[in-house]
This record gives sequence, structure tokens and C-alpha cells, in this order.
Amino acid sequence: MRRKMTRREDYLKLIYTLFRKGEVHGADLADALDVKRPTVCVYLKRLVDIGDIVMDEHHCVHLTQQGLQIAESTLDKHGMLLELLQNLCVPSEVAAGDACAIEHNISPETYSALKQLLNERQVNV
Amino acid sequence: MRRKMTRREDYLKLIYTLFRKGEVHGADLADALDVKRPTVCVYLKRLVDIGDIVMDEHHCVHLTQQGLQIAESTLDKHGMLLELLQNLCVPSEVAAGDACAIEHNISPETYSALKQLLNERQVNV
DNA sequence: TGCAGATGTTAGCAGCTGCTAACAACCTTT
DNA sequence: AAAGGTTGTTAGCAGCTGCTAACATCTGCA
Repeated sequence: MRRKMTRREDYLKLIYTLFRKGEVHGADLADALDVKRPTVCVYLKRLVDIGDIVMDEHHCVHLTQQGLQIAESTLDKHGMLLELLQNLCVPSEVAAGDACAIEHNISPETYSALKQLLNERQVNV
Repeated sequence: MRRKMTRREDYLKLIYTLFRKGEVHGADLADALDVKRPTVCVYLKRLVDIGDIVMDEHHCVHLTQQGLQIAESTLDKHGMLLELLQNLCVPSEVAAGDACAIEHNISPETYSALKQLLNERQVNV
């Protein structure tokens, strides 16, 4: 029943975001995810094995095509949920947390339905 | 960030539901949750420790006030999410799965906002 | 050059959730 | 009463995610 993509998606999402601002190191991820460096180090090796990322010679993290696809898909869901909740007047802080928790667990059908709902509401301002 | 109430809420929700139909045994829970009996047995002892349930002399499970409150709250969220998703034309099977995954992770603010949205949509049929 | 601080890595631990194997306890059925 | 089936329980294992302690590596500054 549970999809268990939470950790993987959280890492890839963050790597994608940080990458747009410059090089991505393990310590950056540890700070942003609020976990310790060893935790990140171990899991990054996992992501390399899975094929979501590659490490360059300076220990910088780079997304593969596969990792990029997952990151973008997750960020897309996150953005949609965040906008929708904000549109429904949920405070931004709370909406961000809920979007983050929900994004890993919605089916394509629910995604489409909520996105359409959001579009309708944004038109009817 | 994560609330980690998933397992507890799933058990209590199910116990509540099964209890309305008769006595609740570990084997019933194992069947319904699609896990093995030892898994249920061990976790039921945990729920007793936490104070969510009590076991009677025939090994039947009973919710305490605390467990009842959590079960009802979870079922309430589940029902709201299910109705909302169905209202948005998400197929019932899929909606049920998503409701189950989302129900453990929404803030009171989001709950209220979604419930209000559902009410508005049900009025405007 | 040499030290200090940041970063990466390894080893070992813990809690959660699940499993199988094995045994105990009970109940039916012959 | 013996045999078999269902249920409960215990022990030991595994995978996930996190931690600390300790060590290695690198980098910049004095």
C-alpha cells in the first residue's frame, strides 16, 4: 500500500533545487534536510547505486536523467499542492509542510483532479 | 517533519470498524491489514502499553477512550478525503487508497480547508 | 610549513515494521 | 482420547532511517 518514495524524492527534490544555485555537497543536503552528514553520505551511495545521481571527482552531486525526472515530477506535485492549499487559505508554513507530506502519496488520478480543481479556482478569481 | 502515526492510526481505525461487527481478534486484524499474525501480536502489546487498547481474558481487543478518540478522528479524516476525491471524480478504488495515505499527514488547518471545500461543492450540485 | 576547521567516510548502535520458524493453547471432530 | 486446525506468542532475522564516535581528507590561513 505505502509507496515509500519519501526519502528518495526528498533528496532528489532538494538536489535539484540546490543545483540551480551552484555545486551540491553532502553537507548542504545535511543542513537542508536537518540530518547528520553520515546519514547523507550513506544514502547518497544508495542513490548512486539506484542510478538517480552521480558523484564527480570533487564529491559534488549531479542528477542523472532518471533522478532529474523524479525530482521534477515531485517538485511539480509539491508546487501544485502548495498553490492549492494556499488558494484554500491554509497558512503558507502549514501548507508547505502538508504539501511535502502529501506529495509522495498521491496517485496520478488524484494529481490530475486536484490540478484541475486548482486551475478552475485560479480562473474564477 | 513526519508524524509517524500511520501504523497506530491504521490499527485503531480498523479495530474500531471491526468492533462494530463483533469481537476483534488478532487474526482478524492480520487478515484485514494483510500482515502476519506475529506482526499483529507484537504491535497489539505496544498499543496496550501506549494505552490505546486493552485485551480481555479471551484475547479480544477493546479500544480505550484514548484509542477511540484517535480512531474516530482518523476515520473522520478518511471519510472527508474519500468524499472529496470522489466528488472530484477520482475512481473510488484509487480515492480510497489516496485517502488512506493522506489522512495521516494533514494538519488541522488543511483538514478544515478541505472540509469546507467539500461542503461548498456538495451544496452546489 | 603546519595547524584548524569543514567535509567525507566507516563502524556500530537503535527504533520501526515486517518476516519465518517454532512452539503453546485451545477447539473441533472423529 | 487422539488428531488436526486455528489462534496466540516468542525468538531471531532483515531492511529502512536515523544517530554518535572516530578517523580521513582537504583547504585555507598564519
